Amino acid sequence: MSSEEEEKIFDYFVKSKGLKHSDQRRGILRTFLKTERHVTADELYRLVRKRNPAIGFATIYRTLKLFCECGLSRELKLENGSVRYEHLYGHEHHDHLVCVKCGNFIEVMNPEIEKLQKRLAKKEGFILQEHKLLLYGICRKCKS
Amino acid sequence: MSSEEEEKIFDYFVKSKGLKHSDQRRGILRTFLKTERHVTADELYRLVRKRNPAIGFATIYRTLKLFCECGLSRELKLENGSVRYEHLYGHEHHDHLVCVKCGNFIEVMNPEIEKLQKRLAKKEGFILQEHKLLLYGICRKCKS
DNA sequence: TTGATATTGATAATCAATCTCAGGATAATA
DNA sequence: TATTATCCTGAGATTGATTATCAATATCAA
Repeated sequence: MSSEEEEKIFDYFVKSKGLKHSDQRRGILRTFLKTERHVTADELYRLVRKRNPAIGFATIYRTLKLFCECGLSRELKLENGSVRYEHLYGHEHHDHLVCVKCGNFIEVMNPEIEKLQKRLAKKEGFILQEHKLLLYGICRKCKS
Repeated sequence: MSSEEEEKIFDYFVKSKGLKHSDQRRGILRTFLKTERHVTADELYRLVRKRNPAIGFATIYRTLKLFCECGLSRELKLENGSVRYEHLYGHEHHDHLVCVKCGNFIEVMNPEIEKLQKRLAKKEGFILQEHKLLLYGICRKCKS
């Protein structure tokens, strides 16, 4: 349950960019780190508001953007249009299995697929920068 | 250059759903079929307007949705937030290589990757319904 | 403590996409 | 062909998520 590492990363990022700390940012970071789920901006907003009812919506967005910039988080854009923020630190690269019924995620990883993707890109003369693989289906729980 | 097949599909779909034909729908379909590119709703709107300046924006959206419902087209949501419509009829399943510089697409397909995806989903107890793979990079032209 | 600068919350603005609605078009039927 | 129930249309309003703006406030190095 140590989020020290992440806080250090954010700390360093803020300083190196000439930004400043604030209670709001600390609060948002803490709440974000405590939540293991992939949250939407709105969900995080509601969570943070429990502790700090004065928080503004824009601040959530601004701060989430900072998290993405410093590598603590990443936007996950889903087919239904919603955007969720996932934790990146301490999580190796992975893809996602998304249940179309309950909306839950499973993080998956297959080096073989990664390798084939690189080969595919190379064959077409592309310099591959990143990729996005989403597998949609019905999860174990929902199918029973 | 025969789009008869597609027009028949749309015809059948319209009838089976108890919908009606209209000049607007015919015009939009023809323009859509003529364009081999992956268009945005806005691009299609401008194209259709050349022939029918009275066309409304909502009609484009409504009709594109119909194309998707009847299997003639599919929405492609990109990382930058834009949505493009690609042709489906006569195109087998494929994934996309997207150039981050010029925005061009290449359609790619690798049965091996597909197989591994299915295996991956199965291992997690998922019934795989569909997937989405986007490979972002710099294309041959743009890197030189 | 100061002062330059970043941050904040409230609100307005933006943007693509969708909804509404009154008038027009379509097509099955008589 | 006329009738008529229903669908379709364009214009403009609306939505919902995200950003931009701005005056007041907080931060922090000196």
